[in-house]
Amino acid sequence: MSSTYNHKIIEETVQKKWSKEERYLSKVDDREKYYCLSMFPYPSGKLHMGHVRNYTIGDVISRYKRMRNFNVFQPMGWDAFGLPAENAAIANNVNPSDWTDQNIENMKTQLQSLGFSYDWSKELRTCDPSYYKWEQLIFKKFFDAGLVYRKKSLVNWDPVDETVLANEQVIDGKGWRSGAQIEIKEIDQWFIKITDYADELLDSLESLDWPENVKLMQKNWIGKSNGAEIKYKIHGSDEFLTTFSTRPDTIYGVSFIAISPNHPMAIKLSEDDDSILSFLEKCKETSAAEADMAKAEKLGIDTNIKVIHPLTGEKLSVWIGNFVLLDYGTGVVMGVPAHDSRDHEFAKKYNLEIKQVIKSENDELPSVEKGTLINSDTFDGLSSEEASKRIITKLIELNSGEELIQFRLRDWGVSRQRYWGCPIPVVYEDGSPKVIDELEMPIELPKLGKNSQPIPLSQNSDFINASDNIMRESDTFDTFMDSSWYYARFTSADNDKQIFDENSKYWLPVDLYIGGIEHAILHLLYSRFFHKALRDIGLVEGDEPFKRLLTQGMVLKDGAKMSKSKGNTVDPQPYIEKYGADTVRLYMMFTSPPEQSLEWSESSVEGAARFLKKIWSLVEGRRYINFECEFEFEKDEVDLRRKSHATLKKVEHDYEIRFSFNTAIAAIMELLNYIPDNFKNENASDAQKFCLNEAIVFSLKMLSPIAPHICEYLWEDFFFDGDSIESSWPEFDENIIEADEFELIIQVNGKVRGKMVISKSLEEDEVKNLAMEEDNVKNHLNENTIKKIIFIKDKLINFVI
RNA sequence: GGGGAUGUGGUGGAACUGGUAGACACGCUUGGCUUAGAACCAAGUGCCGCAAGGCGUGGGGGUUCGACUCCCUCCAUCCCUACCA
Repeated sequence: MSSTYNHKIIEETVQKKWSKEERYLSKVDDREKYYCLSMFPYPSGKLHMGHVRNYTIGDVISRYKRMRNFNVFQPMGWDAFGLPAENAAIANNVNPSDWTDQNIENMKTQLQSLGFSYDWSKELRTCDPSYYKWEQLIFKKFFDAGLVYRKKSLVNWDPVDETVLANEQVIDGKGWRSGAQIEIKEIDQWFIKITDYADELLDSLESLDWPENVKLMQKNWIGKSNGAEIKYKIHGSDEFLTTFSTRPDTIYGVSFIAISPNHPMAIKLSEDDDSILSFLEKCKETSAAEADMAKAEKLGIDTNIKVIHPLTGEKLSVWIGNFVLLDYGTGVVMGVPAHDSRDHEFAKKYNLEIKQVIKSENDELPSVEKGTLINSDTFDGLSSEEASKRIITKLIELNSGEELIQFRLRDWGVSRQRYWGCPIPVVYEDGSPKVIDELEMPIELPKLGKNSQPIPLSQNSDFINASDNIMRESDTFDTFMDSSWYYARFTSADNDKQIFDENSKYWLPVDLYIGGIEHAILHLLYSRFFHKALRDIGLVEGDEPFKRLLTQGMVLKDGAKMSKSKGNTVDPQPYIEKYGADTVRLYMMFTSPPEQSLEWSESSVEGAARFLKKIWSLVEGRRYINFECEFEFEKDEVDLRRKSHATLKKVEHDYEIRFSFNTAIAAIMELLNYIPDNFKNENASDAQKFCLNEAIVFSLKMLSPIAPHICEYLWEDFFFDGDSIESSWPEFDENIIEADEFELIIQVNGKVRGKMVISKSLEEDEVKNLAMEEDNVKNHLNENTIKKIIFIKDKLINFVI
């Protein structure tokens, strides 16, 4: 009598076996390697369904690759520094370090219960000094390579809490805790010259096997544009205001010049002018986030300064505009209201001239399209492209400008004024900064007492006062620094002598990187930059860290990204307990393709559980029979074999090429539904049993990357003294898949009017005659003249009447 | 504001290269089993219509013998926007 499917016993048994065998520890050997990495989590407390989805995808591919005889490396670790630990510490009176440790422990238990085949011997956490000492060393090497500098830059300042706020902590211009109106403040910070690599970051995108949309986002983010620097002489002075524009062809449409509120000239003017001063104060009230600035109403103030247009000699007013960014271009823009929508909005508001100088198909202003020049003196009639070239030439002659390539990408500000982060390894000796020696690393984060709240390092006098005239840097690193090189450290995580040892040469680069689409730009761009910079200082090989990328869509709840900070997470634990890890994994993979975003719903978890029960009751108690003889197969046997082999081919393609696990599962379900009931009987013929054997072997193997516990458990019993289920992937036979008949679709005027199963060997004429005789088709043809026949071999015939 | 995506039955989704729209599931309906329920099994299930047939992939337009798929346009939703990770 067969037993019922008990996920608890099965999963426990199988997981114990894995850990006893140390099955997923990876060692360098002579097989082809496959480094499969899923983005490590921030230890926020518990896993949520977004994590389950991400890590199941990674595990399915790892297990599949292992069956294809790849040497697979799949590590896991913790992105453990960050703001939420500080917030939790303040809210619950716990130490950020204890809170983080506790969360890691919980989440690790959850990951293990899901049966992910990680090599835990390489586990790392970014908050360990043993990890971040190497990060401090990298910073030093970057500094020595000239990639690090200090610069003033803007932060959100909460005047009540007297802290710097993250953009996320500013809600409608107010501090989230204090509710105070935030202000933009300028402070000294550390920067890394990612812009030195702008061209390479752009060019080598081409070599990557990444989704096109991600490459496009990175390309647009880097934003290389050809344009011109144009100098406007200040009236009554020998000085110039230099603007950057990508559209020099619109220069005759300039009706004003606008400078950023943070431009030195604006700040200087505010010293003697109260109305300008109060305008600048007002500009400080919008948060530093780009989205907030762009959405804010365009505001400006006339400085009463005039500049001279280099080509027309016209006097133009200089305004201060809140929409001008100091960090992009020169912090000064030429206002062309007819051909730029921001300039247009601004000009409308302040009644500035709107002069059309480009004629394009769409004449409605503002029109940002390129076209033909009008109202542009001798340049009239030229195309935008040609005019841009000639105008630049003219400006060069007049010594009023030059051609310039500009990037949107800005240097990376890595300073954070917080506690729970990696200390920046710098000391100030009599005020001047110096990166500390490697031998003194790591500079450890000072420990806090048991329930004590985090205080920014700047307020920790024991920490900052290193000695009489030596002060420590109080900023910590942006946590993106921590996550920019962990993929490489994993390969050597158990080596405390070397940052990257011999193993790193074998395992790198990452063959497949899997993570949320929300990381498409920042994290992935910073990591790519790190890899190139590490290459140039001789620490890694190759140009790119991640060969292939799979970006999974967001798991949404109530229409928003599932995350701890939004408080809309769904904990997988109750589902794991009730249905088991295999069901949860199967459900997550079945419910939608990985790249698509997914609104959480538990509506068909039951269906996944039911399917596992079904395969259990088919296989449990049955034994593989090794037939020696050859068979003459009957039709239904041939059909089942064709289905088995065709399914295997499809699933292979779905795992390997498409990453389309939902369709792979559907195909396996179809195969099981396809098995005729009489094949499962005791008194089935040997040939039938042979075909059933094949279907079962294929199904268990195909399903095992997704539901590894039940498949391995069933396999051990079914195949008793044979190989492990992981030892191989079966092979399909194209000859068995090939059929000699197909279903012909018969259309009249593009509408399906009939179907018939016919032999593939028929000629077009024979097919046509057969098709025309089909009853319903005959009706629709109804003695009309056939004007045209479209014939697609082995598929369709369409009569046009 | 800018950049990137998505939109198909009551629900999740399938249709891979312009060629059968709705595979596979969930749910629901009916029947079987059962004292009853759960579980399980069988049949049905896009919409309108008694039927013949017609309509149907966010809305509108176009290309084509043929459009979920290509083009134009509009709408809605989600992600990123440099200090959430």
